[in-house]
Amino acid sequence: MPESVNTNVDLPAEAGRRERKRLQQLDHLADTAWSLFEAEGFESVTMERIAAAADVSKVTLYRHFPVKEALLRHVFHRELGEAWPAIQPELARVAPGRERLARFLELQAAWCESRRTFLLPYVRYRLGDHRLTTEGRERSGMDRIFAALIAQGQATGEFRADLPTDLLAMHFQFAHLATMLRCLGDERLSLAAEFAGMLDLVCDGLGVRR
Amino acid sequence: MPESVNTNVDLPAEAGRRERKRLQQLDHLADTAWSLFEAEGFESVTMERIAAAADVSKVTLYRHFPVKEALLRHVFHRELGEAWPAIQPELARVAPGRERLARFLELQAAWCESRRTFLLPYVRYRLGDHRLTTEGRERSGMDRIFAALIAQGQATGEFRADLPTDLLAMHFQFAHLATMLRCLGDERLSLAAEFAGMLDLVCDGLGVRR
DNA sequence: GTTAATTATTGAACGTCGTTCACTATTTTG
DNA sequence: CAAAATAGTGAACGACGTTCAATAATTAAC
Repeated sequence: MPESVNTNVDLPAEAGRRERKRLQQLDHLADTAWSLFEAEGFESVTMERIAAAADVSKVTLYRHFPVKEALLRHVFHRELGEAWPAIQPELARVAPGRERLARFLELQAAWCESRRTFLLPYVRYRLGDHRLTTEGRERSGMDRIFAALIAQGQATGEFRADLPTDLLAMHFQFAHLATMLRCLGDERLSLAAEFAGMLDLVCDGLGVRR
Repeated sequence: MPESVNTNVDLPAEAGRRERKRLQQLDHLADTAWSLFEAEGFESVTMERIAAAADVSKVTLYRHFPVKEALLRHVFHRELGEAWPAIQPELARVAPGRERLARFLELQAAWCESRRTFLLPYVRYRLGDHRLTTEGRERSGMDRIFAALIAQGQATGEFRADLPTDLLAMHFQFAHLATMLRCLGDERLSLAAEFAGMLDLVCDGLGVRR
C-alpha cells in the first residue's frame, strides 16, 4: 500500500510582479545560455556572449547567476521539477527505503546519460558548493529528494535513525556525486551499474556483515 | 604483534640535476607562497605577487602550479611526508582495519585544526580534482594512505573484499572531504568527533545492522 | 666534444572572469 | 505621492590563466 512519497520539489508560491519578472528573467537567461552551450559547448561560451545573446548587461547576468555553472544548475533543477510528476508515481510502486532509492537512481542514470556532455562542470560545481554541507539553507532539488527517501527508510526501520537524516543525506549525496564524477571520467563505466554499486556500499558499509 | 604498516608515502628516487633543481624550485615557490598566505591570507595573495616574491616569471610559476590551490597541496603533502615517520609507529600500535583508521583520523583531526585557516580552499580544490576518481594516476598522499589502511582491513577480513580497494578508498576519501567541508563551515563542530561519526557511518553503512 | 633535442625561463600581450561604481528606471511600501 | 527597495546599465578595473617567440641550461647522440 504505497503511501504518498512527499518530497515537495518546489512550490512557486506566486508573489508580486517583481518576483514573477525575476523568475522569467532567470528562465530567459538559462534558456539563452543552454542553446549556446548546445551549439558550441559549455567551455567555449563566455558569460559576455550569454549576456549579449540574452540582450542583457553582463552585470545583470552576474546578478542572477554568479558563475556560469549556476546556469546549468538552473536548467537541470528545472528539468527535475518538470520530470518529478512522472517520477513520483514510479517511486511509489516500490517499497520505501533502499529499494525506492535504487529505483530513483535508475531513473537518474538514464537522465544523466542524456546530459552527459554538460554534467562534468555541473558536478564539479556542486562538489565545491558550500550548500552541500550547511544545514537549513536552500537545498538543491536532489538534496531534498535524497533526504526524503532516506527519511522514509528510517521510518520503516530499514535505515538507522541514530543519526540525523540530513547528515545521512549529505553523505549519500557526496557518494552520488563521486560516482558521477568517476563515470564521467571513464567512458567505459555504466552509470546505472555504478549507482547500484554505490547504493550497495553506502547501505551495507565498508565492514563485512556479521 | 603489529606488522609493518607499509604505506610508502613518497620516494624521491634521485634523478638527474634537472629533476633535482625542479624539486627545489617547487619547494622554493611553495615556501614563498606559504609565507605570503600566512601574512595576508590565502585569498588576498595573487599569483603575480607570489611570482614576484619568489623572483620568478608568472609563466614559470604557472608551469609548476597551474592554480593557486596547488601550492597549498604541495605544502600539505610535504608536511604529511615529514610527519609520516612519527605517524607510522603510532598506527602500528593498534589493530589494522577500522581501529587503525580511527587512530589515523584522530591524528589527522589535530593537524587539520592547526591548518584550519587554509583548509577550505584546499578541500574545495581537491573535491573538484579529477585525480580523486581516475585510477592509476598519481595519487595524493592521503589517497594512498587510505587505500593502504583499507587494504589492511580487507586482509584481516574486517572489511569487505568483494569490491576493489581503490573504489572503497575513493568513497572513503569523499566522505572524509565532505566531513572536513562540513566542519569548516560550522565552527561549533569538532573535527575529531565528526571524523569518528563519519567512520562509523562508512563502516556500518546506512542500513541497520541485522 | 661538438651537435642536436629537450626542457626551463622570460617578457609582453591577450581574452575572460567577476567586481565595483555611479546612475537611471521600475516596483513596492507607507 | 513620496520614500525605500530592487533591477538594470556602461565603463572601467584587477586578477586569472594562456599564448607566443625568443633565450638559456640540461641531457642525449654522434
